[in-house]
Parts: sequence; C-alpha cells; structure tokens
Amino acid sequence: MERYDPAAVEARWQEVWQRERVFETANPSPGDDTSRLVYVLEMLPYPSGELHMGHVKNYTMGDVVTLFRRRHGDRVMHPMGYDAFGLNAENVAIKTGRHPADLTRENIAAIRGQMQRMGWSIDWTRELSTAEPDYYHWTQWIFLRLLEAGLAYRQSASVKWCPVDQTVLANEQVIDGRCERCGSEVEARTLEQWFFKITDYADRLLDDLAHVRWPERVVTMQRNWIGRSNGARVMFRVDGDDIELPVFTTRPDTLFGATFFVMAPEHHLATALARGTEHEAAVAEYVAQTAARSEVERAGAREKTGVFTGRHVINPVNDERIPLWVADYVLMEYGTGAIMAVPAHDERDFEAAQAFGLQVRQVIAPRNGEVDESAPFVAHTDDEVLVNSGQFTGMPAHEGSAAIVAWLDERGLGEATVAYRLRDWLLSRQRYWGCPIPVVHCDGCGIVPVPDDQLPVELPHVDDYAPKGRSPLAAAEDWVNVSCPACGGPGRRETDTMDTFVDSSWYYMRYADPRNARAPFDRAAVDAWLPVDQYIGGVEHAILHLMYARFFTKALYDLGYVGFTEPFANLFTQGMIHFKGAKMSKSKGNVITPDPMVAQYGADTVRLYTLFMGPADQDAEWFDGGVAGRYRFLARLWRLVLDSVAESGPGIPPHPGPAGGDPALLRKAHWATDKVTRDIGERFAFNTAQSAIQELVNQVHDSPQADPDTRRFALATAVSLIHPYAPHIACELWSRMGGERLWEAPWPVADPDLLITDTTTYAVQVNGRLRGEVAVDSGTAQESVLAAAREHPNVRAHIDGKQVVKEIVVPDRLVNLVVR
RNA sequence: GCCCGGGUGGCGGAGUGGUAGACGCGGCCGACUUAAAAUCGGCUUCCCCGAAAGGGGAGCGCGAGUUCGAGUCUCGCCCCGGGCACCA
Repeated sequence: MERYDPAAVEARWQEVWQRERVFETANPSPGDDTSRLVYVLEMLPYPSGELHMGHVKNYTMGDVVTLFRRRHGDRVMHPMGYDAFGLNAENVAIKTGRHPADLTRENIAAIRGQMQRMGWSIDWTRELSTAEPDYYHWTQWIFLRLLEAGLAYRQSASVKWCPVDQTVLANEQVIDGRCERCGSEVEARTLEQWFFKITDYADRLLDDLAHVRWPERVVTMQRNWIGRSNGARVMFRVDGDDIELPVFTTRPDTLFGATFFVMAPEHHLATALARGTEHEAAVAEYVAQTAARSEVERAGAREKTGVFTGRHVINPVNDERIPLWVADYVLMEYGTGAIMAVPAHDERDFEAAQAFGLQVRQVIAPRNGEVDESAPFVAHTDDEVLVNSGQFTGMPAHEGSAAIVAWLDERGLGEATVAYRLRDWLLSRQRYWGCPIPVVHCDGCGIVPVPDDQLPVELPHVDDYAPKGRSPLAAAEDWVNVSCPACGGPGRRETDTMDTFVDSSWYYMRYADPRNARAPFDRAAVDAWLPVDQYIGGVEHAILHLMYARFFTKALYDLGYVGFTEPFANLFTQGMIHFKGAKMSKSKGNVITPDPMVAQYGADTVRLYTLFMGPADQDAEWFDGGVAGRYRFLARLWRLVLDSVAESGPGIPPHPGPAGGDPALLRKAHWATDKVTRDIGERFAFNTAQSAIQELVNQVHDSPQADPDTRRFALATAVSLIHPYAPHIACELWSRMGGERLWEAPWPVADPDLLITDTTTYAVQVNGRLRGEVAVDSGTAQESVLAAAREHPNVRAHIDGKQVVKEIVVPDRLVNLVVR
C-alpha cells in the first residue's frame, strides 16, 4: 500500500492553496454583510532569529481557530507580520557584525519560509514589517497626531538608564531594578526624553477592562499596574515658612494619628528646608548617600533609615506641630513625594517610628476591643471607629474619612483625589534600529514637527550603530542637519528613535488596509474588521504590549480615526514552551526549531504535537519523544482511509450517517464531533479535542467487522475534524475519499439523537464504594434499575443481612445503596 | 508580605460533586520477519488473596470538614511556578 509521505502530501496541498488563493480574504465592499467578518490574530514575531516551538504552538493555535471558524461560514482575516525594529535584532546584528537592516531582511525571509512550510493559512497579501518605510511612515504620522493632541511631549525627568544597552527604558521594562532585556542594574539619570501621556487614560484603561473577555490574571495584572487608589490630597504647612507641602493619603481617617512627616530624599525641598539648621550637613549627606545607591540596593534594604531636618510641619486638622524627616522609604515618583506618617496604622510608618524613636498615637480602634500597641493596627472596615480624633471621634472609619475630607475641603486644606501607580510611557531610545522620531529642533522655533508630506523620515544607513550613550543617528551629520520646516533656518533632526512597542501598538490596524499609501488605514476597513475577535499570544505581554495597544486605540478613537475603544475583544494567553527548564532563547542556546522535525515527520505532525502536549494556556517542557506518537496517529488514519477506499471505493456518506449499520461506531463519530466542536469552540482545549478524534480513529481500527458505509462515515468525520490541526493530510484523504475543497466543507454537526445509547450501564455502589455494574435498557425506570442493582451478585454479598436505609439513583450514571 | 496559576501512574496529561488514570509517550510480553524497521495483539497506579475468573484494600501534596458520594466544594497548612512589592 502507498505509504504516508508527508513531504509530498504537504507540498501538493500548499501548491493548491496558493494557486486558489485560499488564505486570502478581501476587505468587504460597501453593502456587504459584515456580520460574518472575523479577525483572528496571533502576536507578531521578532525576526531576530528563526521560529521556535513556542511560535509554532502560538501560530498553530491561531490557525486551528481560523480554519475552524471558516468551516463554520465565517469570513476570517488571518494576517502576519514582523516586529522588525528593536534591540533584539540590533543586538544580534552587533554580535554578528551584520547590519541590522540586512540581518532583519534575511531573518524575515527565513521565518516566512518556515511559516509557509507549516501550512498556516496566512493571508500573505497583508504581510507587513514594522521596519519598512511604508509601515513606519504611519507610525510617525500617528506620533505627530499624538503630539498635536498633547499626548506626546518631551520633558526632562529622572529616568531609568541601562548601562549595558546604553539607553533609557520605560518603567515597564525594568524588573526588580534591572533591565528586562540584559539583566543589568538600571541607573537613575535626569534626561530630556519623549513621553506618551498614557496616564491621561488611566481611568479608561482600568474601567474598560470590564468590557474585554480576557484571562482574569491578565486583567488583574493590568489593574495592579495601573494601581488606582482613592484617597485625599492634604495640605501640610512648614512651620515658620510660607511653604505648603501636600501629601497623598488613602487613609484620611487616620489624620489625627500623624506624628511625623517624611519627604523623599529626591524632594526638591529636602535639602533646602534643612538649610540653616544644625541638621543641614546630616541631611545633605543622607540625600547624597541615597542618590549614590542603586535601585536594587535601595529596594533590597528594608530597614528604615532617615534623618531629621530640624524643621516641623503643621497638621491641618489639629494644628499640631510634627517633626519633618527625610527618609528613602518615601518614593519621589508616587503621590507627592511626601507623606504624613501614621505609625499606629501603617506598617512602614510604624517601623520608621521605631527606628527614629518617634511617638505612636492610636486613632482607630475596633468597635469593641483593645488593640495591641506593639504592632500597627491596619484594619479598615466598618467595624472600626475613630478615637482621639477631636470632633470626629466615634465615627466609623469610612464615614470618618469622608467627614474629614469634607472638613478640609471647606477650608481649602485638602480634597478627595485619586493616585495612580501608572506613569507616562517613556518612548525615546538612544539606539539606532528604531523608528525615527519625526521632529526637528530649531533654536528659534523649538520643537517643530516634520510636515506630513515629508514623511517618512527614513532611518539613514550608518555604519557604526553601536550604542555609545547617545543615539548613533547623531553621527549622521548629513541626515541630522536640516532646515527648520517652520522658519527655514538651521535645524537638527531628533536623533532618538522610538521604543519598539510603539511600532507594535497599531500593527493590528494596519493589517486591515496594509497597502494604503495615503493614510495608516482607511477607517471603514478598520472598523469593519476590528476589534480583533481572537487575539493569541504569550502572557509575557500581559502588561507592556497589551496596555500600550489599548492606549493607542483609545487615543486614535478620541482623535476620530477609529470607531472602537478596545483593540482585542477576546484574548487567549498561551503557555510558554520551555526547554531545559528555561524559556527558549538564542542567548541560552536552548532553542528548538521546527525544521528538523518537520523534515522527518511533516508539518501536520508537528502542528498536532505542539497542541497535544497539554493545556494550551499552561507552560510545558519540550520533550520530543512524543512527536512520533502524533505521526503514528496520522499514519494509522492514512492506512484506514486508503484501505477503505481500496475495499469499498470512494464516497462520503451524508450526515448524519447510515442507519442500520454499526450503531456504536456511528455514535462514536457523533460523540467525537460534539466533543471536538465544544473543545475547540468553547474551551480552547486543543489537546482533548485531539484525543477524541484519536478515540474515533481507534474505534474504526477496532471495528473491522463494521459495515463499509459506517466505516466510511466515521473516517470521513475523523478527517473532517482533524482538518484544522492537520490540513494537508486532511485535504489529501478527503479528496481520496471523493470529497472536494475540504476547507470550504461545512463543519460537521453532531446529531443529539445519535448520542443516545440503547443500553445504559449503571455503576452500583454500596456505601459509596463501587461493587458492580448493571446494564439496563436506556430509559428504564428507577425502580427497575434499583431492582437490577440489588440482584447483582457482588452487590448482594455486600447488602445481605443489612438494612438499606437510602437509595440514590443518578440517571444514566450510578446507583448508591446506603446500608447499616 | 500580597495577588494569581499549579501539585493526579515511570513521563505528558484526562476527569459538568457520581465507575480516577481518557488520549499519548515510555516499558514489558507476544505475532509477523532470515533479521531489523514498520505494523498487529496483550499487559502496564500500588499492596493483599486466588491457578484463573475474580475479589478485597490503599490511592489525586498534607490535615480537617460538608455530602449517600470529594481529584472536584469549604477551612487550615506545605511545596513549585508566575506577577506585584516601602505605591502611603
């Protein structure tokens, strides 16, 4: 018999699909029904190397969803591109002595080849690369729109600097005080940098999470990252000076318990206020010491340190004079950089009070009961009341908060406010391989946007692009020196480039209209396809990419360019494939590419295996011993179909299949159809759907005596169900059975009547322990089932001589007899 | 410290409160073969009784609880992975 030859089968069908443009999905024409438009998208790859098994899993999953939905009659757009700019590619280029542009183009060609070999149904007419001028033209255009809207700005600020990558980083790219890319400790530097005003969108980014169907943990991570806290801004006044020092607090109810006041060492008044006191030198030294410590050191040291400034501040609620300290447990970046310290009700303040030898005053107490004064009492529910709090004494905590804020507000001493953990997005980078920021600096005019008709500002080719602490673009004098677009005088181009995350914050919109040379996209096209119906990617992007993309969508919505406010309606985060206990990466040398395995077993087998390893959302350790099993499965299906065709000829019996044949096999086909449809469509349970198809195939294998028509029906069903996973062999076998264009064949529908069996096997338990099984006709009355159960010899042995006190019958499942 | 996941055979993993271990990997035994590969058949959680058929017991990280019945629900722990972390 002809053996299963995946290479030949796969080449043949890929050629057919390409010739017939099966993967291409045109944009709707005006008047088209748009209700069946579906957009399935996987996160685009960085072309810094080849694809590995993690990519294969990701894109196969998207492909299964795509093929599955197409067979349900949806018109699915399934595009692909490359996130081509960025440090990833640039660092590889530096290491290998190649130019990033050349390297990137080569990697893209290699990846495209790998993708085509996998047979993923990608619409190649929509392919894009973020590093090509016809794409980043529009990245720049969007930047300019955000600039006009006041959502992009340049400001001097304390920023995180990576000494190895020689560039600033966004907050989101700093993990535990280290560069997320290279792991080196970041340094604080004050630099003039470009920011996006993502904080303007903090509330909407938070509130709109209620409208997306995303994994709960991703929603939680975003919620925590935005970190909205409701509280109050309260004005303290420096004693003996006309200086106001606002603080942010979430606990206005504890205001009477403030026994000292603390400023961050970076606070602009910290040194100034100590000036002239006997503490001046000590404060200056402490501030200098703190500045010299790295983020990592500072975050690691939990013991409280600080110095008294010699000054005092006045608490607005009781005019009490409390000491003003400087301590590094107060962060300049959050709130106002200064706090009121309430040691009785805050753990950090309590530790500080102990370290500094300061007073602790309890102002919140449980309604009934005492508090252990050796630890801070932080409970904050309606069971606590204010004590030692003047006119507010006796109020429940929440009511007290509101009353104190109202009291402050009336006197202009405070107001209710909200604080966020989220900071503005620092988008400029001092590196070569990124999208140029399209502005010109002019001594006379300041920052001047490059006019739209002069876009794109192309990235110049420079030979020395190694990082050196300022953008390598600064060395390209011919490129840098331009005339000011506003006044015509001498100007200098901005030499920083954009963070790669800017490029990937809108690519999913460009796919809708990828060749548009007049605009980033046509609004009608984008509104027809978006939001993305199913987005699939790694959980490592839970904060960065997904937050930035949401921000871009909302900003573009506000500016009238798109008609939706969330980019990704449904999100599935797939687990990572690890190898040797770590995430696959070129630098760790633990990358498994699909190529050798595809050469040995074919793409269909590899596609099956990446989704068979375990639940798709869980991490998995790569183990290539299991691949052969998937190949054996396909080879068995191959043999069964070819045998069937050889013995009984081609032919695919119509649904619901032949009557009067082998009812068990027919039932199995319908059972598998039902299971696969629900597992893929509702649960993303790609592993168990596959198991169900295998059970069906095994049953065909085990039923050689079944009538030929039922076997053909069962085999056709298996072929049809495996198609989203293994489209090449499915199309081949389908055509050998006499079918055509499987990719357009309607998805099979399980007939509920055929899921029911003639006889039902009941498990019989005595006192919850399994003692036997009885088979009865389906639909047998409970009394008869019970009678049959009591007749079972082994059951009888366990109930004889005892009293049955309770009988439980679970229809179609089991009987439990409770005896005493 | 706080917030999420997860803990089931030798391994990956199935298991709407109802027969735990589907499906696969690996292993063992056998058939076919000069042989191997491929394929096909059987066995494969552990312990005990039995020649066998079969029967009994234990078992899903640990300990309680709810229930006729718990891998699944509740409470308290332990371990692994991830996220956040001096955010006032």
